[in-house]
Amino acid sequence: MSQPLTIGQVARAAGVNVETVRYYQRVGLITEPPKPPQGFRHYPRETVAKISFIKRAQQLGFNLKEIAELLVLGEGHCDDVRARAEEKRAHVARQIADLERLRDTLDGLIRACEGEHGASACPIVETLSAGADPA
Amino acid sequence: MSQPLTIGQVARAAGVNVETVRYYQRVGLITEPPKPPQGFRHYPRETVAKISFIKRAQQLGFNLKEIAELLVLGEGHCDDVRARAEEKRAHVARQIADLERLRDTLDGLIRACEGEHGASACPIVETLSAGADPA
DNA sequence: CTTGACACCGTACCATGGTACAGGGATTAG
DNA sequence: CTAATCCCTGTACCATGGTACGGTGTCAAG
Repeated sequence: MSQPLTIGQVARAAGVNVETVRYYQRVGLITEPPKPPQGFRHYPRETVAKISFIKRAQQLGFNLKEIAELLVLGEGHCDDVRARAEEKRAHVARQIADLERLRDTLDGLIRACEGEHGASACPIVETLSAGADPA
Repeated sequence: MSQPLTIGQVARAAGVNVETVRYYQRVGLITEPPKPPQGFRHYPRETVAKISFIKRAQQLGFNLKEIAELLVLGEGHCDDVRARAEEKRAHVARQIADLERLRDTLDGLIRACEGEHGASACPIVETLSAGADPA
């Protein structure tokens, strides 16, 4: 039931491109099995799980470098993994705050533009051109 | 009072690198003045304003391609500029919603990890490894 | 008139996360 | 047996927003 897979089967099972699997090998996220003298490389089922892990971690906003660290940490200390998650959470919270400020700034500009400004130049362009940091 | 500037003076005035000014010329965001037979190129003061515009628009989350469009639109129709700003606002709002979901997911994982889970594997690693889309 | 600081020009390189392609070898279905 | 479909390997390329570098020209001050 746990026969090894070819790279193409791994890729299909994980829902990624073969090229992506090779890329992950290149950057050291997954190990490339040795090439047998006969035929194609044999990939263990765990490779599929590992790629799925990578994809899910990407959805959580981790980049590949961070994921590589998670993969190492995950074999050992739960505390370290949690610490990374907390760092990431803080980072995400900062991003949200930044984007909310950005959204509010855009709101202000849009409202100014909708209001009365006669034949004069667009307030958005004015604001961006003139000075006074919009953010 | 409005003598032309050299590229280095433009760069310092706009708070960017000389290389960045050249880069903006390469990608067509600003025009390169003709090279006089004698001496260095003369940059009008407007170039500084344009680079400042670019930098401020970047802070609003526009990329250089979008900024190039804004620069063209800004010379004409206010409605078009406002439409871009509204698109951008919607995009930012989507980003915020995504990040909030991400933050909540991370919260859940961190809390699970802080709770009781004996000597068993880390819930974060488990969740990422096992399946069930965390998001 | 020499020296240091800038300008100019082309090109290459950085990170990020892959994608694409060329030119083979292996395998499997008909 | 042959053809289609994989695999393998290396290399180049994509977007994004610049940065770095080497060699040469120009200018201003001492």
